[in-house]
Amino acid sequence: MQVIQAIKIAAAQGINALYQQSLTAADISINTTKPEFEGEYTIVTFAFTKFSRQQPQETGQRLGDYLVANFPALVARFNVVKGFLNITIATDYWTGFLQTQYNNPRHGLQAPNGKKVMVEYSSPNTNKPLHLGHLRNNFLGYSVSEILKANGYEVVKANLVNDRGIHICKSMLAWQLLGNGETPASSGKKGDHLVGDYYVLFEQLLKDQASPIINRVQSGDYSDFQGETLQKITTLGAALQKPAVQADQEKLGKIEDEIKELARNQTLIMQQAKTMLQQWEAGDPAVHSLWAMMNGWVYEGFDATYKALGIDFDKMYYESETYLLGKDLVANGLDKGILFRKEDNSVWIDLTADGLDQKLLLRGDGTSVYMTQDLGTARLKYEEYKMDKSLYVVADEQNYHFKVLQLILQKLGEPSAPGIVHLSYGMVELPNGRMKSREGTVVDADDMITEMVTTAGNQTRESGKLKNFSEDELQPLYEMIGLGAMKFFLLRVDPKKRMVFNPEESIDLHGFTATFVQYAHARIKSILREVGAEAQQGLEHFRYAGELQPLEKALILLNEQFEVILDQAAAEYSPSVIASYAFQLAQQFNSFYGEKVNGKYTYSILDAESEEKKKLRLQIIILTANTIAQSMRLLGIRVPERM
RNA sequence: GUUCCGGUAGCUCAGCUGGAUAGAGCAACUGCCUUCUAAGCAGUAGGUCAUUGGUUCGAAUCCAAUCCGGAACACCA
Repeated sequence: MQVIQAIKIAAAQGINALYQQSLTAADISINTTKPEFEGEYTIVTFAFTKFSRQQPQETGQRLGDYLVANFPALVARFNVVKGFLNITIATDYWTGFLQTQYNNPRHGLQAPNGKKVMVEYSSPNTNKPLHLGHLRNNFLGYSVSEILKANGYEVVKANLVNDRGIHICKSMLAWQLLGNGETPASSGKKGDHLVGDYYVLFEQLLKDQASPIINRVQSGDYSDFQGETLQKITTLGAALQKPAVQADQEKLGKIEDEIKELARNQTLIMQQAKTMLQQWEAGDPAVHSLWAMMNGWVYEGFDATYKALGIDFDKMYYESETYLLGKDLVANGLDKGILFRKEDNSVWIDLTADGLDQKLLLRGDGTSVYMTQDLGTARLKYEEYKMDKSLYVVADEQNYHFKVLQLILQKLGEPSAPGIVHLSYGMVELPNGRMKSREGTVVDADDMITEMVTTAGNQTRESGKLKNFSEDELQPLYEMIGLGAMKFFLLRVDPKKRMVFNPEESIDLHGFTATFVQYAHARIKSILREVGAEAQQGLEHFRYAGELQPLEKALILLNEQFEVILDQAAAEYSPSVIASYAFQLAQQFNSFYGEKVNGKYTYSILDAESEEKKKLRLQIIILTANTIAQSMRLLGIRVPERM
C-alpha cells in the first residue's frame, strides 16, 4: 500500500472518531511537506474546522495525537503550523519498505486487473516515409501501452495502416510514368523513401500542369472548365476582382486556394490518378499488382524504421480491408430511424441537439466516407477483442471527428461506444512554425534517428570514458543514448500540448534529458560493480535500525512514490508524468551521490562509516537503479550498465 | 460565425481534482575533479502566473468577460 493512501485512511478514521463524521480517504487533502518544516507529508486541516468547531491548529493537534496513538507504525511524530499538520513517518516504515522492495523488479507495478484495452497508434499512410509528427505519435502510443500494462491492463497495440486511396495512386502513377522500373534493390533506396520520392514527383507534375490553368483563370480565361466547376470558378474569379476581397489578405488567400484546388483537379495527371483509384476499387489486376508491389516496398521501409525505434504492434489493420465496413451499421441506423436520407439519397445523422452539426455517413452514390469506415472499424475491433477501452492516438486536429465518432456509436447503441478514448496530442512544430511538405521543412524520421545516434556517438567519444569498451559495445550504446534522447524529448511534454521541436535543444544531452537519467543509472551500476556481488548477498535479510540521514530518506521516499506516479500516468495517459519523475529521481540520486563535507562523501557506499550504513545505502541505490530502469522502460528507453 | 485547446522566468516546460515563500532544464554568472563516472554537484540572478472582475479562511489552479495564439466545424482522409 502507498504511504499516502495509508495516511489518508488513518486520518479519515481519526476525524470520524474525533468528530463523529463519516469521511473516506478521498476526503483527506494531503501534500508533501515543504522542506523548511519537519515531516514528509502534510494534512491540510482547514476543511475540518467546519465540524470540529475549533481553530485549525487545535484540530491539527488533536488529529496528530490520534494518529501517533493509534498508528504508531506509520506516524512517529508531528507538528502543527496553522492549518497544516506535518507528519513524520516512522523510520521503520521506510526501512521496511526498503527491505521488501529494494530488489523487487515489479516494485510499484500492479497485478492484472482483468481489463483489456486496445491502443491504436502510428497509423501511417503508405505514400510517404515517417516524419517527426509520426515520432511523437509512435512514442506516445508505445509508452502509454506500456504504462497501461504496468497498471494491470491487458493491452493490444494496433496499427491501422492507410494503404489505399488517392495519395497512394499518386505515387503509383508517378512511378509508372517516370520510374523506369526503379526498385529499392536497383536504386539502393529504402522502400518508403523511394515511394515518397515519387509522391513528390507527382506533386511536381501536378504543379507544372496546374499553373498555366491558374494563370488563365487569373486573366479571366475559364476555358479549362465546364459545367458545375465552370460556375464555381466564374464566381471565384469574379470575387477575386472585388476591392473588398483584395483588401482582405485572409479572404484573398482563401479564394486563391480554392481556385488552386479546382485547377489542380482539372489537370490531366489528377484525372489519371482518379482513374487509377477507380481501377483499384474495381479490382483491376494490373493496378492491384503495382499497388501491392509498391506497398510492399513501403512496409519493408516502415519495418526497418519501427525496428530502429523499438516500436511494435500486436495487430495490424489495413484500410484496404476495412474501408468498406460500416455500411451495414448505417443501414441498421436507418431502419431504427436514428439516421435519415436526403433527397439526393445521401445518408446523414443529425447531431444538432448535442451541439454539433449534421454529419454525412454515405454519399448520394452510396459510397462511404471516412466516418463510415471508422464506425465499421470500431465494430470490427470490438468483435475481435471485446476490449473495455479503445484508445486512438491521433493528433488534436481530429478532436471533432472523434467526438462525433463516439456520439454516433453511442446513438447506434454500439457496445464499443463508452470505451472510446481519443488520446489527442498536440502537433509538433518547428521553431519557425508548422512543418510543411511544400516548403520542404518536414523532418524525416530516419534522418532524425541517424542524426541523434551520430550526435550521441560524437558526444560520447568527446567525454573520453570509453577506454574499457569494446568496438561492438559502442554502437548499441550510441543508439541507446541517441534514441533515448529523442524519445525523452518528445515524451517529456504533456501530450495534450502543442510542442516546439528545437533541433539544437533536442540533441543536448544535459539537464532534463534521457542522458541525465541514464547517467545516474550507469553511476549506480558502476558502484555496484565496485562493491562486488558478494557484498550484495543477503541484503533481503537486512533492515536498517538507526536513524536515516536526510538524503537517504528523501531517496527512499521518492522511490516509494513510483506507484502513485504510475497510477497518475495511466489515468492521464501521460508519459510526461513518468519522464518528470525519472528525472527527479536521477537528480535526487546525483545529490545523494555527490554531497561532500570536507572533501569526504557524506553518503559514501564503498567507504561507508559502518557496515549497516553500507547495507542500507546498497539497498537504496539498488532500488533507485531498478526504479529508474523501470520508469525508462515505460518510456521505451533503455538504460546502460556503464557509459 | 460557432465550438474546442493553449497563454507561468529571456527560451523550453512542470505545477492546474484550490493550501504554506510559484518550480525544473537551457542560456548568464560564482565555486567544486589526488578519494564510489564533472554527461555531475553546490550556489547567484531572473516572475504584475495574459488582463479584469467574481467565488472563499485561502486562487497560477474554480467561474465569467476581454485580449493574444492555435485548431476544428468538407459528399477530404
